[in-house]
Amino acid sequence: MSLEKKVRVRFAPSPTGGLHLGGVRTALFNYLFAKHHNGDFILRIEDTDQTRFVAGAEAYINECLEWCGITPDESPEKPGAFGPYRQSERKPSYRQYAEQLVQNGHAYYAFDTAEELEEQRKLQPNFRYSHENRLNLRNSLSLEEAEVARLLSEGHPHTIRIKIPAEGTVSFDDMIRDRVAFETKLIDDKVLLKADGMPTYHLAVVVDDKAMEITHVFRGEEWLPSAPVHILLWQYLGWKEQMPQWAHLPLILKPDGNGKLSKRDGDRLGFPVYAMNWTDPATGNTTEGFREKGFLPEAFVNMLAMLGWNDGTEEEFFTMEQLIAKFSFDRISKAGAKFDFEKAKWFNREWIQRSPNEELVPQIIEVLAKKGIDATPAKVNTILALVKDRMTYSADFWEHASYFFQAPESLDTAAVKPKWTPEKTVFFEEAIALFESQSDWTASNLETIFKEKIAQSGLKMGELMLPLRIMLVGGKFGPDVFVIVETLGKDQVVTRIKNGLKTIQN
RNA sequence: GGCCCGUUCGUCUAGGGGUUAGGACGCCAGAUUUUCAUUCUGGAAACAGGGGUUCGAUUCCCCUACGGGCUACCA
Repeated sequence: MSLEKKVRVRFAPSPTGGLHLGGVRTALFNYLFAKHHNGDFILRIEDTDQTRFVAGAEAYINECLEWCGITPDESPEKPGAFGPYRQSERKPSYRQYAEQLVQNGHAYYAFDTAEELEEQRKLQPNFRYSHENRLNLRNSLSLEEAEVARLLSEGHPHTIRIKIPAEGTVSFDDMIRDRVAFETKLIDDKVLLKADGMPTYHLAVVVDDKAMEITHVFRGEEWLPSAPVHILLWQYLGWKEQMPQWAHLPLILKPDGNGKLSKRDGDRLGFPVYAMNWTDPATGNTTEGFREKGFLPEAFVNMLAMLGWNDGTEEEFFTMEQLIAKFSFDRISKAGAKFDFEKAKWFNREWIQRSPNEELVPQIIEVLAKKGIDATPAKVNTILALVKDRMTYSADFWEHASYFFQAPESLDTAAVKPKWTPEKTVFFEEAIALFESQSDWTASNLETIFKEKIAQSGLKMGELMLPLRIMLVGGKFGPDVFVIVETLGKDQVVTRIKNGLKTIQN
């Protein structure tokens, strides 16, 4: 595809809390599109409303994107020609454009208070601040010119609203859903500038996208109904030629029931919704993130990309580089996707299996450190090779391999105790001596000599292999028992059999 | 309520006027593994409904139903 000008896209999250799946996916699609076209991806912070701004959320967003490998070309930390990237820092310019619209007759001052509008909504079931009502309300269209001037000079609180035409249609070509049309008579006169002087999203996004020379806007489908307002604004401001192309992404839905996926669904269903742990400074509550759950960033990004996009083949595994190379917005599906945590887990499992051990070892060492265990990379590498195929998360390592680092705290004796006999005690006492005498401590030799001993004893193999396993690992699980014997080493094996014998005979 | 968007196995999806409607997750069964997993093989499982158009519709059009979003001085 050829584009006449350089692609420049932005991700504009509002720093009001954790970054959830939908947000990361929007960022990802913006990023993939930009990089596919060798364009710029910028991060614009949507701190419009001071009352909703949450401390630390901006740094959190940056960290999430960094973890995912979605790196902005320019950011608040490295402002370029198009900065600043925080909406709050651009505040002075918004009023000017709003006033300009009033001058041109595309907007007007509105003096109605929130209470008055509330009253109207009670009176009229389908109240809309639009062409059918605006002459009955208190604004610069309905009031005498002198009265408007007085209210303004006396500093009465007022908003600036866009004047949507009573007739006509606004239509545009969405990159994902083709032609979309709206009748202007059904659109509200949206507030552009609030009484506190701050712009609403509608004004801010248009002014900033123009200033930042944004060429393509990828955002969630929830923005589709306000697209006509934005398009009108681009027109009224005289920037029609520079208007970006629009793409409204399908939403990520709750796995059960109905509606958009929300943080509460994660709590309720027991899976993360945020990219990383998010601690709400107001309540102190922490919500677990995909990163802390043990997801690999590659798996997280891969999973997100496949939720609503595919490359047209049956391949499901993609690195970021491959996604960039293959990304195309016309392969984005139109319908919302229910989030399936089982599939997300499977992606992570597969990514763990496909990742070379060296890349996993540092993470595993961290996991062990939290358990107070100091392990060498070489040892972790050896053990990882044994348990890797049963891991879904990097944090799973402890669950599957703790017995390599410390003797099991308890033994599942129920499986062997009922059928225990004095002959078995004798057998294991002799086995201890046998193990102690071995100089060739390899799984294959150990297996040979142990099985020979079983044959000599006249006991059944199945009745001795399971007890050995349980004495070593604590239960009926784990890789090949002789590989465990070899890895554990002679001292540990002898000690554990001795202790096991005691426990079983109690 | 109004407006907008959407609808292929339970879920994510491929496909697209004539196909045994394909794959993946999950589920079930069998094989392998003297443990548990893994792995392998197999299986059940879908075109929302009704009208058109057409020789032929899951595919194109219309209607209905259902789902979702928006309808704030929130984004």
